[in-house]
Amino acid sequence: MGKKISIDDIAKSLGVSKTLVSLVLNNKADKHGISPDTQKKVRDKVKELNYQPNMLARGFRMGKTNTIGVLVSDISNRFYSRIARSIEDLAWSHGYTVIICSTDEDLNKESEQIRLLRDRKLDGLIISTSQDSAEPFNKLVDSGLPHVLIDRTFEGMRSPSVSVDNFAGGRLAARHLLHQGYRKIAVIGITPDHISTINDRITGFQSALAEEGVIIPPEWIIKTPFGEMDNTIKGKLQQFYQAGAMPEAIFTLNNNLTSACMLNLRKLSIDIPGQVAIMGFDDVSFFSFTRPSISVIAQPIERISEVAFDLLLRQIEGSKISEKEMSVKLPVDIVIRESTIKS
Amino acid sequence: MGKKISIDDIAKSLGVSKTLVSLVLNNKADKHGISPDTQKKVRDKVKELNYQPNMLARGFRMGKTNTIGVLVSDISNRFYSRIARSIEDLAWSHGYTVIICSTDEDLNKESEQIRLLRDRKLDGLIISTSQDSAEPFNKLVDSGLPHVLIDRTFEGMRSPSVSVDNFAGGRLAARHLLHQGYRKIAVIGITPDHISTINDRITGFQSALAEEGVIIPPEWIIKTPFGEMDNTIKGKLQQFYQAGAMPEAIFTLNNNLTSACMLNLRKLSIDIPGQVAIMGFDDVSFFSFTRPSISVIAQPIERISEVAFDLLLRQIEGSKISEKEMSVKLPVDIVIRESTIKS
DNA sequence: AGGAAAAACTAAAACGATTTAGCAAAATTT
DNA sequence: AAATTTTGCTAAATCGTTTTAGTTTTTCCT
Repeated sequence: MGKKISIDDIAKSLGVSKTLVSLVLNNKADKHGISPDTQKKVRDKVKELNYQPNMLARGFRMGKTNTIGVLVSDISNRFYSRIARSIEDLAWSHGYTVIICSTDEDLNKESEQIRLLRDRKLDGLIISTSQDSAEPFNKLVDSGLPHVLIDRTFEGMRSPSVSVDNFAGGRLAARHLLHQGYRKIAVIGITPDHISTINDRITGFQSALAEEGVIIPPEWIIKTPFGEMDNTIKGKLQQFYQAGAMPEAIFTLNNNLTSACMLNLRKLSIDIPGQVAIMGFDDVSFFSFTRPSISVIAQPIERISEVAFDLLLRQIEGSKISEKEMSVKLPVDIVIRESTIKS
Repeated sequence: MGKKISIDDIAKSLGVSKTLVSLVLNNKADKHGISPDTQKKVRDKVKELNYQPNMLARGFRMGKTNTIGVLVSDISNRFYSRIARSIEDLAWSHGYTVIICSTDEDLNKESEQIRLLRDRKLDGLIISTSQDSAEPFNKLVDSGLPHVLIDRTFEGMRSPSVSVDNFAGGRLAARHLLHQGYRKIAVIGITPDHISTINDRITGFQSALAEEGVIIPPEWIIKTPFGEMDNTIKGKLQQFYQAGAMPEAIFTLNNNLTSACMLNLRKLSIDIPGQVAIMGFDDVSFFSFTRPSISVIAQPIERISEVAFDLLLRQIEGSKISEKEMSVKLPVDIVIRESTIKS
C-alpha cells in the first residue's frame, strides 16, 4: 500500500518542475514550448511510477468535478431507471460521472439533495422534479448552477426543460378508447396536485372525450399518493366492483399505476379487456407479453435523455441556450395491444 | 450570483481566525475550549451569510468524499435498480452519496470505471462484478480501497462478499419442477462462462435433478451473451418448436431472461404452462400479475443491500471484517405461481 | 509576588493540482 | 558585439478546508 504518487514525485524524480509535469499531462506542453524530449521523459516516468491524478485536488483547483446529478422520484421505477441509464451512457462518453438521487416525490428531500449536490460542486443537474412551483428553479437559475428539467415542468419557468407532449398523449389515449366504443372511463393518477405530467395527460384526455360529448364524473378521476398506490387502487376498484359500477375502461397515468391496476383487477378476477379495458402511460418491455398485453402511450426515453444531456452539457460549457430550445416538447406514440381491444 | 462565501469570509467579518470557525463548524469547539459566546457568534454569522461549505475542498484536505460507488451490469435491470435504490437510501441516511455505474458485463469497462472512481477518491465500492477472476479484486484489497462484492463472487477471493445461496435456489427450482412432474427441462443463462451466480444455479439445479435420475442434455443448457438475449432465445425456441422437441419446462436464470422467454413463447403462441412451464430466478413485481403469473426463486434484495452497506461502512470506518463475515450467504425463497402449475 | 495551570484563541502548514508571470540560455538579427 | 527574439523551463500563488503546534491572557495556588 505504498504512498500515493503525486505530480511532485514525478517532478522530483526527473529533476524538473511540477509546472512542467502538469503542462505535459494536460496536453498544454506544446503550447508552452516544452521540448518533445522532455515530454517523453515525463510521460515515461508517469507510466513507470503508475501515477494516478488526484481528481479531488484537480476538481478543487478548477472548481469542476466532471460529475452531474440526476434527480428522479424513484430510480427503481422502470421509466426513470431507463432514463438514468441513457444519461449515464451519454455522460460517460463525455467524461462525466453520474450521481443518482431518488426524491420519493418529497419536495423537501429534493431541495436537500440539490443543496448537497451543489455543495459538492457538481457541474450540473438533470431533474424530474417533485417541487410544487417554478420558484425554487428560478432561484437555481439565478445561482448559476446548470440544470435541465425533464419530464415535469411548470409555467413561468426560466430553466431549460425537456418533456413530452402529455396533452397530446392524453388525447391519443382518449380517441383510441372512444374509437373502441368505451364511454364510461376512469382515470388514475398520483398526487400531489401540481404534477404537470399528470395534469396535462388528464386535460388532454378530457378534451378529446369532450369533443364526443363524453364527460368523466369527478369521482372517476382518482389520484393516489405516491407510496399508497396499491392500497388506493385496491380500495377504489373494490368500491366500484361492489357498487356494480365498474368503468368500461381505465386510463392509468404511469407504469406503476398500470401495474398496480392490473394486479388488483386480477385479484378481483375481473377480465381485461372483457369487463374493463386498460390503457397505460409509459411503455415497459413486459407490457408486451403480459396477457393481455397492455396498450400504452409510449415516451421516447432515449430521445429525452439525449436532448436533456445535450442541453446540460452546453450550459456547462458556457453557451447560452436559445429561447427556442428552452422548452423542448417531444412527441409520444400510442402502442395498441390487447388490453383495449374487445374480442 | 455573488461570490461564494468561504470560511475565511466568516472569520474576517468576525475578526477571528478561520481555525476557530472551522472548529465550531465541526463541533470540535468544546474540545478546544472555544467559549460558548464565540461559538454562538460564529454560528449566527454562518446563518447570516448563508455559508455553504465547499465539500470539494474538505474532501481534498481530508482525503474523503463521503461518496460510494455502486457497479452493476445494468441499472435499468429491475433487480439491480432495486438493489441500487436500497443502497441509496442507506447511504443517504449515513451521509453518503452514491455514484452508479453500469458495466454492461464488460470487464474492461468495469476496470476502467473502478480506476476512475478510485481517482475520484470515492470512499468505497459495492460491486456486482463482470470480471472473470478473483485476481483484480485481490489487487483491490491490496490497494486498500474498501469494497464489497454482491451477487457474484469467485473462489479464492479476499474481498468481503454478500450473495445468496444460488445453489440452493437451483435445487428449490428443480425439486418444485420435478414434483410437478416435469422431466424434460431446459435451462437458460447468460454468458460469459464464469458468472458464479449462473453456474451455481445450474449446478444446484442439476444436482437435485440427478437425485431423481434426471439428466439435462447439454444442448438444453443454453447460454446467451448479454445484449443478445432476445435473439438467442427466439432462435432456440424456434429450433425446438420446429423440431417438435419442446422441453416441458424452462428454468430462466434471471429476470430479463424470464421476460424474454415469456415474450418469445407468446410470439410462437405456445401456451404456458400448458405446453411449456416457466420457472424464473429473481422476482419482479409484475411477475405476479402476468397471465400466467410466474413462479420464481426470489432473492432478499433489501437484506443483500443492508448487509453489503454495513460491511462497506465498517471498512470505511476502519474496522476489520471478521473471517466469518467475509463471505455472507443469504437464503432464497421459492414463490410458486401459475407458470409451473399444470391445470 | 512569582510560578504553574487553565482558558481562549491563532499562525502557518498541509493536501495536490493548475496557472500566472517571468527568468536564463540559446539563437537570431542588426 | 550588442540587442532582440525565441526556446525551454520554473517559482510561487492559488483554491478552501483541517490540523498541528503554539501563543497570549487570565486565573489559581503557595
